[in-house]
Amino acid sequence: MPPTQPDATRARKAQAAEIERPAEGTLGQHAYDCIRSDILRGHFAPGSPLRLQALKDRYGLSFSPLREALNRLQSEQLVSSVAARGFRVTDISVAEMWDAIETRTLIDGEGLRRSIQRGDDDWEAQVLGTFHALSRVFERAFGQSGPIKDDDRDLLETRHAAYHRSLISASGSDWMLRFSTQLYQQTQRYRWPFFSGESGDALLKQSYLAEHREIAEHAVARREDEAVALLARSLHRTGEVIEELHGAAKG
Amino acid sequence: MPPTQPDATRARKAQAAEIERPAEGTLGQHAYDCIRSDILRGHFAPGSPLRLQALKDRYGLSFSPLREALNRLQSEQLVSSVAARGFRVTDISVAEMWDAIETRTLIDGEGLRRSIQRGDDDWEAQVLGTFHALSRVFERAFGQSGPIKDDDRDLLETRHAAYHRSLISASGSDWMLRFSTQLYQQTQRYRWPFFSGESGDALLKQSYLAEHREIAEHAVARREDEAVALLARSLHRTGEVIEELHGAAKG
DNA sequence: ACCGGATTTTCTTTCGAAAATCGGTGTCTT
DNA sequence: AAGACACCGATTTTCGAAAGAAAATCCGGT
Repeated sequence: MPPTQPDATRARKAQAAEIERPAEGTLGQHAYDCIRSDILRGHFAPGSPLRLQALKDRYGLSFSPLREALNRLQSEQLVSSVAARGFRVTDISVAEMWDAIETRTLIDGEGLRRSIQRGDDDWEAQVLGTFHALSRVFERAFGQSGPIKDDDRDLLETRHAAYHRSLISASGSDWMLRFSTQLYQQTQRYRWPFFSGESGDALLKQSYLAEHREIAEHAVARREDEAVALLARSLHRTGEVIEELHGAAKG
Repeated sequence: MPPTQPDATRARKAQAAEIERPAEGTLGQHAYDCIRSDILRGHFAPGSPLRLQALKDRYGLSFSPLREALNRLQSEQLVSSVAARGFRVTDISVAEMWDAIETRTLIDGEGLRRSIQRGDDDWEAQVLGTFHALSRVFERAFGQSGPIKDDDRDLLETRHAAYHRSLISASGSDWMLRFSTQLYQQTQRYRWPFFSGESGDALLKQSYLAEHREIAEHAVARREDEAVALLARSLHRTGEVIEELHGAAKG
């Protein structure tokens, strides 16, 4: 995509005032990206209120673009709002997680099936390519001991998302892609502590990567049922791991 | 739900100024409801731009609540926006319609399956009840000759939505319900001219009602496969009718 | 001490106007 | 005459402050 070479004014302002990077089209879009990212990576905890003043201070924006962003996020179930009491980060719960995971199993399963039926060379290349990229950052992130680095974690999440998207990218259905993305986003909130774990259970992480490889290989080999079944199992296992972690953290 | 006995101020204002009915929580919510309704029933044609000034005049609101509503509707794919050129009603196309219908077939199919497995007496009662209500207004609306009355059309649409929602209401999945609603909304935009037709093809409409009855009966009798297959066929047939009408209207 | 009810405080929500942007139009240069 | 550039009008986008609610606090009466 073109760089969208936007506005000289904002560039000037950024130089003059702060070195933030409002490289998007509108401030509203910028606010949307920032808040969304901060929610997904847990900077704003689930259930915590999103005070306008606090957001204004944090991002250096005015009410209007913030409100704009919050309303869009509300329709995506990342924030919820009550009458005249403002916005808060949508809560999470084990039941909600399972709902999201099972629904995603349905959508991604069908999406993968269709991709396998309709995907061309480019699709195969994309699946294998995104898996390769994922595995590389996976090794780098968990290969070394100690806590995972923030940059690695971001990249890991980005490539994990890209991989899963590629699996269903040839399905031909925009709605499925959209829903899948939304559900992925939702489960990402639960998965985050998993990725940030102390790499204690590297074994499990290893099998996680192996699963992803198998899915990719079945997919490009057009083994529909195997790929779909394996994807479903993988998603389900993720749910179980999360449930365990949550139980350990809260119980 | 409680009446949400809101604000004396707005009531005062309504008395003093105009007899509009802002009976919702916030003006933003009111704007959302109004615009959404106007889009769904075709007052704003697909693809047409939504100028803020025009909306302001039409609803007597200020920019902020309108913008709020438009942003939410954007996340629901009812309106789309370009950089700094404002909002417009999301376009429709035959391909998009089929995508929406097929995706809904997937979601509603699984939702119905689960409802049949898990639904209790209340669910059965709801399915039969909403169908009965639908059939009544159906007869009233199409029984008489001439064009359908606006009130009847609204009620028909409301009850049709309630019927379809009841089918999957016992699925236990909020995400499926949410997605189904969103897709239903989408297809409603295509279906509208169908319902407003001159009742020329009453025969087809009759079979449409019969299909719905059969689905309800199979559902409460817990005949899973039959109910799901029939629902899928019904959705598909709707698509074909719409495609035909669109071809006739535009081709 | 303790419970209603008014008041202050802290938010959100809404407004109206200012700032910025886009598309088009006319003019000037090559 | 063709292309580029700068202005103009119409719209969107953003701002800061006023207006409106909910929560918190404070006060007199029992």
